[in-house]
Order: sequence, then structure tokens, then C-alpha cells
Amino acid sequence: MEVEVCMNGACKNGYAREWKKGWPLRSGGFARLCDKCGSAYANSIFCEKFHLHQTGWRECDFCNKSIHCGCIISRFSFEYLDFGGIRCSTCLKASQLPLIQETGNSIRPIRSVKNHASDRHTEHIDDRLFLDGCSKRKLMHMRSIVDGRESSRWTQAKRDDRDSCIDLNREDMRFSNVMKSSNHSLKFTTLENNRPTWDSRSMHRSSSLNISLGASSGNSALPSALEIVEGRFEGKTSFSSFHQGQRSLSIMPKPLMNAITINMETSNGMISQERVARPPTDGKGKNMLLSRYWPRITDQELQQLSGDLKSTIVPLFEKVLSASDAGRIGRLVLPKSCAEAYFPPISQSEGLPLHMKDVKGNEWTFQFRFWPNNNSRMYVLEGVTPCIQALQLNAGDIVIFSRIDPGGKFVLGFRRASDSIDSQDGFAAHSNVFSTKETTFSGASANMHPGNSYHDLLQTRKGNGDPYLNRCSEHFRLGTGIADCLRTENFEMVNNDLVQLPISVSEKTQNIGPMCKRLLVHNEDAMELRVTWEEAQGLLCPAPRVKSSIVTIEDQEFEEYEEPPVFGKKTTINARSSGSLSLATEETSPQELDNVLVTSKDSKKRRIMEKAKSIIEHEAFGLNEEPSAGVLDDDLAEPGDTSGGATTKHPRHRSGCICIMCIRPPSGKGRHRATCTCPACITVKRRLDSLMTRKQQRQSEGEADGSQKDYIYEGDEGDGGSLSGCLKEGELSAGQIDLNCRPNLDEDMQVDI
DNA sequence: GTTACGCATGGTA
DNA sequence: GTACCATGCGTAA
Repeated sequence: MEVEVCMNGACKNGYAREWKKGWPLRSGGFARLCDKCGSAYANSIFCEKFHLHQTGWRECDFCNKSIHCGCIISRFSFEYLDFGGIRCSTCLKASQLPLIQETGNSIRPIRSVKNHASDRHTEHIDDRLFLDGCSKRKLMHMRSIVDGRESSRWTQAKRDDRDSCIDLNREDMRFSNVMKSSNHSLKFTTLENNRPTWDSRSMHRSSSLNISLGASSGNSALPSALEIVEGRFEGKTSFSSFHQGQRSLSIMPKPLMNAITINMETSNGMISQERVARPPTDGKGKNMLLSRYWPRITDQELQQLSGDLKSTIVPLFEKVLSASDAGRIGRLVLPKSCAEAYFPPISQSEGLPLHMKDVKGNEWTFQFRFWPNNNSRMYVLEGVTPCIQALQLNAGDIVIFSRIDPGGKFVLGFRRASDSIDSQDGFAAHSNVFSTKETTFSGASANMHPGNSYHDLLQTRKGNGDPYLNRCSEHFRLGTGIADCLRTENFEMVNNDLVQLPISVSEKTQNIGPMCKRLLVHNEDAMELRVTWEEAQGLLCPAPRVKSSIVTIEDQEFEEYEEPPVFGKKTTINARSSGSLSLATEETSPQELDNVLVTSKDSKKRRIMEKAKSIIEHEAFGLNEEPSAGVLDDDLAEPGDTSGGATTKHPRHRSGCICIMCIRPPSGKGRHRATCTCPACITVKRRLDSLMTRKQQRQSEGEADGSQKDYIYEGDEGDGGSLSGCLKEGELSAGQIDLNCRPNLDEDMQVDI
């Protein structure tokens, strides 16, 4: 019986999704009729062109000529793997597809396919393969031999119901019982200890796993189901991604990535917006780059980029911008493996200039260089600040390095961190609070599966060990989402005074100013962030008659609303005399709001003053006073300072640290002798020298007043300023210092904020 | 005072 | 234990 098989998952008339009935093809697969037009789809393991009028075509992996690959190839990548060994009708250099039978732990060929196009096997599947405890299950083992090399073994079973399972205990089964559900997603269940850990019903609800298999390159095994489920496939020739709009995991070997993933069209003819990781296909990066550096770019983005630049774009790698990457220092640390794989080799530390073009067409020249580091190298791109700023990138955003072929010029693309949360994962944050920039304050995203929460996604992907998800999760936890919210125009319009340029988490850490001001400015920023955060929260008023639900994400409770909040109304912030904030639920006039904001600013400034004074006090007490942990550690790391772990506290300050901050003796004890050579004293003496030098310079310049200021705290001098409080005029002149002094704070300390 | 540079350190995988 | 890498620190400009 001849059936007409349609491409791209649709019948020839484009009616794709509903099948009227199916019947087995001679090869054992199924074809089904479109219930609208009556034409057939192939959903078979072997859908041979000899029995079909219309099939899909693709290029042969070997000769690049069009080959007949079966209709399914052009539809679903996994089905391509079903045909992984399909013969190229042009060059005949293709896979052989012997049917194999499982006998115990061994597999032996049942029947080999002759290597001739006109002599394909047409046998029914041996009934002996209807086994392994699943009455309706058709099990077929295939071994595809590509180009003479044996590649992965895998199995496929189909059932005529929706239940399916994978037996992970069968070592020879790389995959089993992959089935295609009615919504065109592949689903499987796993069996561990003979107990299903996934079932199709629960997957329908939460976490379907979409297995997409491409033809094997013949050089490595596909990940086993267990490895996939446990997320242990990183570093293998597969990649994973979550399909947009569905919770699925796609596994595909490298060779077919471009052939299928990039060029694959969805069943409705649209370019896929699936954000898939693209492992390296060539170059030194092959088989060595961590998946977290694989560029995740959608076909749509790739096509657009290629179109914009009128070139073929080859995504190379991506990197999440760290605070230092996006900071003023202008150095972007490159993953070593990526730098060495894709950028020109450099032998000198000075490196060489790299010309890049950003996605907006701007031309940039960065210095690609390295520093020796621990018998290794640390690669950086220098001079990236203008580009980072031009693209308005912040820490957490992702830069994507691509190459223009031919020519080899580099392209710098990017993806916002917020985009990564909703697009990368194929989901938008469900919570209004954490909606991303583009969907700020909107409700549930259309990309979201009904009934699925972002939390589910986090759990699902974290459960799969997805490193990217872990990053997103962390990102989510850190609340960058709301930081993005703060950057919205609405917010600025309403709170122009309050948040002139709202400080995002990333900005807070990157624009930390000169080193000697870091702590102080950092604290300012932290407070600024904290206040604006509180104020922003207060200004987010739930829409009327909308009840919230509480969700717990990463041990943090969040309110979710079905409707976007009303912004800047109803709820305002009152600053009490104490400086704390309280919420008022009455309408507030703009003037009142201004007052509130001014008051808030005042309280903020007051807190900054207090904070600075606190720091000064502890600096001044210096070596004599036991530091208050609350000031030296906790206070320096603001509770609201989400970056504290990364930037507030230097990693060297840890238990056992002997720096000047950490080795202070208990109060009243442990006086330091003038000849003491402990690190603290050495530091103090060095600073004394600096102070003396400065004093002499000023004296020589005739700045009589300058020396007096040396007794005053210099807000930007850090502990050097406090040191001056420990100095007496005579000691200064004599170059001596009492390391155990206790200056009178009330008299000497002035704060210049 | 500020910035840039080069290296060192330590957290983390 | 090792390599990587984020970033702190000292110094020079």
C-alpha cells in the first residue's frame, strides 16, 4: 500500500497534528492518515521511499548530495536517528541498518540490509522482538554503522498507548521506548529498580523529557538514558536544552547540530526559536569545551544575525559576564579553553588586538592577551568597557562570541540575563515579582505551561544537573530579576528622584569605584540598593481584588499574583524618624511622595554617615580594640548586599587570616612594640611612610593646612586615614607611631561623605 | 586622586 | 589534588 507521507510533521495539506488511524508499514513502522485530508504521515522506524510518494530529503553527511532519508528526517531529529544509517541514494555511502536481536546480553544481527538502494529490507519486525515484558511493545534494536564504523546502539520501542518506559538496567539499551505523544513531543519514562521514576502522565503535567537523537557520528556513544536523566551527559557529544514552551530535554549529537537543529523548521514552517546549546563542531574546541560555554542561540537569532551581518555566523562560545567582566576595569576574562580554541594563539603576554563587530554593527578592537597564572594562563579581553557600555550589558548578562565565515572575523553578541531566564529556558518567570524586563509586571507568560510554575522548572532542571539552570537559579535567587524591573521606564518616571539610575545588583558590584573607596562606596551602594528594593517593593501594589499565592523558591517565599501590580499607587513608603520604612496604604500625592523620597534619602544618608562613623571607629580603635564582628564583617557585608559573597569580603579574609583586620589583639591586650614586625605593624609602618611622604610633599608645597587634615579621617583613604588619628605630631615628625593608641573620636573624627 | 596594569589569592568544580 | 577563574591588592602612571 502506498501512502503519501508529508514533511515537517504535517500532511501534504499542512494538517499535521491529528491522526486518524495508523497501520504498519512493511518495515514495521506506522503511517497514519490525516483526518482532514486523508494523506498519511509516516511515523515509522522504516519509512522507505519505495513505498512512499513523497518524502523528505536532506543532504548526505558524506557527499553533501541530497539523499532520501525518509519523511521523518525532515520532521524530527530523533526520527532522523531512527534512520541514522540511512543510505544516501546518490553516493550509497551510508549506514547499513541491520536488524539485530537481543539474546540475553548479546545482540546479533537478524538481517542485514544490503548495501544497495533497490534492495532495502522489507521484512516485518520479527515477532521475537515483541518482548521485554511489555505486551504491546515493539522492540527493535538497531545498529547503525556509519561510514564503516560502528556507532551507538540504541533501541526503540513503540506502543500504541501513551505509556512508555525505559529500562535503565539494560546496559545495551541506550534508549528504549521512545514514543511520540500526540503533541509531538517525545516522552519516555525511566525505570530504576524496576520502579518507574517517570511516567507519561506525570510528564504530561510537569516534566516531559524530549529525546532528540541525531545520527551518530560514529565516534562516540550517545548518552544513556540514565545519564540523561541524571544529567551526566555533559562533556559528551550531546547537548541539552529545554524546548521553548515545553519542558523537554533535547539530546543531539554534534554532527547533526547544524543540519537539523539550526536549519530545522518547526512543523508550522516557522524557524525554530528553541534555544539550544551548540557544542563545537570543529576546531580545537571540539570535545573539550564545557557545555556551559556552548553558545545558546536560537535559530531565529542566528538567522537574524546572519541576515543582519550578511554573513554566515558560526556561534563559538558564550560567557556569563561576571561583575569584574562588566565592571569598569574593562577586562573580560575569557574561558581558557575557549580562548585557546577559537582565538588566535598568542605567545606573548601582550597578546594581539582582536577586531570584533557587535550585533549592532559597531566595530571594536579588543586586546586579546593573557597573564601567567599558576603555571597556566589567564586569558582576557581588554578594553571591553566601551562595548559593554554600548550594549548596556551588566554582570549576569551573557556575551556570545561568534565567527563570521568566511573571513574569520568575530562577532560579539549578547543575551540579557533576564532573557536567559525566560527565553533560554523556554519559560518566563511565572511570578510577577520576578518577571523579566520584557515582561515586567506582566502575568504568566504564554510560554509557560499551564499549571507549571517556575519553581517546577528550577527543580526540574536542577534535578537534571543542568549547570545553566543552576546559574539561572542562582541568578533568580539573587533577585536580578527585580533589579531589571527597577530599570524599567515606569519606575524611573515615577521615582525619578529616588532611583535616578537604579542600581542593579550587577551595577552595584561593578561600579565600585577606585580601590581605596571600595568599602565605603560599596556600602553606599548596598544601602542604596536595599532602600530602593524596599521602596520598590512597597511601591508594588497588588492589583485590586487579586489574591496572591505564596510560592517558595530557593527557600525564599514569594508572592505570586495573577495580575500585574499597580505601580506607585496605593502603597507608599513612609520613613519614620528612625529611618526605618513603613508602608501606608493610602493614596499619596506626588508632593507627599516627594517628601517620602526626600526623607528616605535623608535616612539613607544618615545611615551612610552612621556606617562610615562606625567604620572609622573601628579603624581608629585599630589594634587595640577587638573588632566587632558586626561592623567588620556583617556590616561591611550588608544584609541586603547580595553580592557580598563575591565582592564585599575579600576571599583572603577568612578564618585564620592574619591581615591587619584580622589579627587585632583583644581589647587592652597585646600591645605592639615599636620594633614589632607582625603583618599589622608592617602595614601600619608602611602607611606611616606613605603619610610622611605626603606630609613632606605638602609641606614643601607650602600647604600649611594640609598637614592638619592628616588628623582628620579621609573618607577615601581607608584605614590610612584612621591611622592618622593614632599619630601625634611629634611621632609624625619622628616617623614613629603608637600602634596602641586610642584617639578621641569625638574630636578628631570628621566624615566627609 | 584616579586609573590602569600585572599579579596573587582563594573559592569552586 | 588540580585547573580554572573571579577578583582583590599593590604599584605605577
